[in-house]
Amino acid sequence: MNNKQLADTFSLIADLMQIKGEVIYKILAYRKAADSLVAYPRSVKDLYEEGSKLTDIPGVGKAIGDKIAELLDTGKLEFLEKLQKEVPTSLADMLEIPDLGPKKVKLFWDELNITSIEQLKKAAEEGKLRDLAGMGPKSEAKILDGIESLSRRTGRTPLGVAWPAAQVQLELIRAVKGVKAAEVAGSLRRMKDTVGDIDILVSAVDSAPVMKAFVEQPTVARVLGEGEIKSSVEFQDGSRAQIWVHPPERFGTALQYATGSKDHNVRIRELALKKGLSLSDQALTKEDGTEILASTEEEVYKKLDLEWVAPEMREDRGEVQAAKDKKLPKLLTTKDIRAELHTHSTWSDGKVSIQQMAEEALKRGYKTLAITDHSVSLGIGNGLSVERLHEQRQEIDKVRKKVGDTLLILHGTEMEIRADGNLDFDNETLAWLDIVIASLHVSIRQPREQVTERMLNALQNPHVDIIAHPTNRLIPDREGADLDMDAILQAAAETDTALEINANPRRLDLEDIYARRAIELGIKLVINTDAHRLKHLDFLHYGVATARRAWAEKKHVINTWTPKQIEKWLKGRG
DNA sequence: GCCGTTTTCGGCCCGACTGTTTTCAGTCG
Repeated sequence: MNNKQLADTFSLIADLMQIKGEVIYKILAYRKAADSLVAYPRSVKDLYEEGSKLTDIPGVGKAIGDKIAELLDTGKLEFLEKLQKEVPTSLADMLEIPDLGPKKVKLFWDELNITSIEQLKKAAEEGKLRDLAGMGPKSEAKILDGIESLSRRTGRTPLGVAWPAAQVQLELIRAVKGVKAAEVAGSLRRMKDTVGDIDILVSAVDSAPVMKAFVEQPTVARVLGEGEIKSSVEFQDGSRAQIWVHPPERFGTALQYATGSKDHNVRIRELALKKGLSLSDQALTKEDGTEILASTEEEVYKKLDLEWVAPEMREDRGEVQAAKDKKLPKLLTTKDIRAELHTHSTWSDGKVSIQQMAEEALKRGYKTLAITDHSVSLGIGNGLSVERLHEQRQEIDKVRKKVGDTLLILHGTEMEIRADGNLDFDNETLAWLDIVIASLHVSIRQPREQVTERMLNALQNPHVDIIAHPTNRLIPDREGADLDMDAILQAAAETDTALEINANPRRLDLEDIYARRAIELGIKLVINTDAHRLKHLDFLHYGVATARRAWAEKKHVINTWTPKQIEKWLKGRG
């Protein structure tokens, strides 16, 4: 069992216990443990087999630790099996329906013996739900609506979809008369790779015109709620957004609150309480009831003697302690990036010429550009043979002459790691190239050991400088390869091979948690857009955000180097 | 069930909104 499967097991336990009506804090503990396992950068199975203490994992104590051990030893969990006998597992699926929680699920189960979404739908259509206690015609209709929206929804929205959509919302809201400020909040502001919905915080004295503009947009399919302070909508594409309006003098506390994460806010509030302050979205309130208002987030953190924490770091991964000690890292910014080391041209599957890419790189202020077209075995990407690589060198030399010394153009490759583990080019060719990126595109569903072995083989080659998008995942449709990340990271550290954070928002691979661990292990990171078109260079900020979520500073990222530094590193590597 | 820079016991966030009510329960974030 991997971390995700363990986490899913504990999520299921939490769901079933909640329907059963267990005390809420037990349920919260299981949910917390599940979240923690997903975010844990090491394989818990390996940890256990090494004999390390499972209770070192945040949110895992004796009881849950024992359950993890049982799952890893036997693949089963007696506790869960007993629970499933009491509460049918299919009830947990019903919790997915919006506006339907454990109490209602239990009610339908107790009163009408409903145990599946299909049965629930049938009962609602037949008007059997409306007469139950606390139910009525509207609630019944809402449930049918919810079941329908479940089929429309595709789960979490990829960052690359949500972020541009949010910019449209911000533009609309900021144009409303009386609006002092509007910002995204929630997981989108924290730049998580997927987001549940778009959260927007607005600073305005009068909320009515804002709410009106928000719910009356032509792209809104349904208004899910509309109030004075908060409204939420579902768009035609099934995605959702919600908006809060607060007076300017309370905007700081409100934005801090709405940005989360939940766990980060819990830590912050604990700290506030120790100082005799209760923190809410409204204010910091003293014990005597007087309010301290904050119009900016910086004031909120300052009042608590904390450094302001960048939203990308607010995941309760040690940032609150660091903010207390005034030891937060000085995070990387897009302005620090001066090199793009992974681009494609018309020589393979790119849409622009080398010349065009070079001109665009210069325009964007880059000092170094690597042209790294696909290699021969990636047929679908029109990969280059050794012969075509040599022809390409001639064109690169021409472009070099045209652009002069202002831009260092590196001739490289994005070389395929073949299904059998071999590399596409011989060492002689690799040594001749300026820069070598190796990546997996094919046969990524191989068993963990096999696919890991292929990657390790690439890492061991002294000519391979960078591993691109290590797992080859695509958000939201494709899971990445089942790599043994502990082994990969260790090999990258030993061979001084850089690991790429691919900035394409469908990739964001290396993931933040592994990037953080890579930094701790002294591995160099490189952030590349993998541009196939000029516009793809705009992806950079997504990659930088992912690096910031990994606490990356300028010094950890190769793209911040001067051409001289980059050349020196490459030359030292064979 | 987990956690601890005052705690190994006693906390663990809480308010907005909806739909049901006749002052509140359920859900959500």
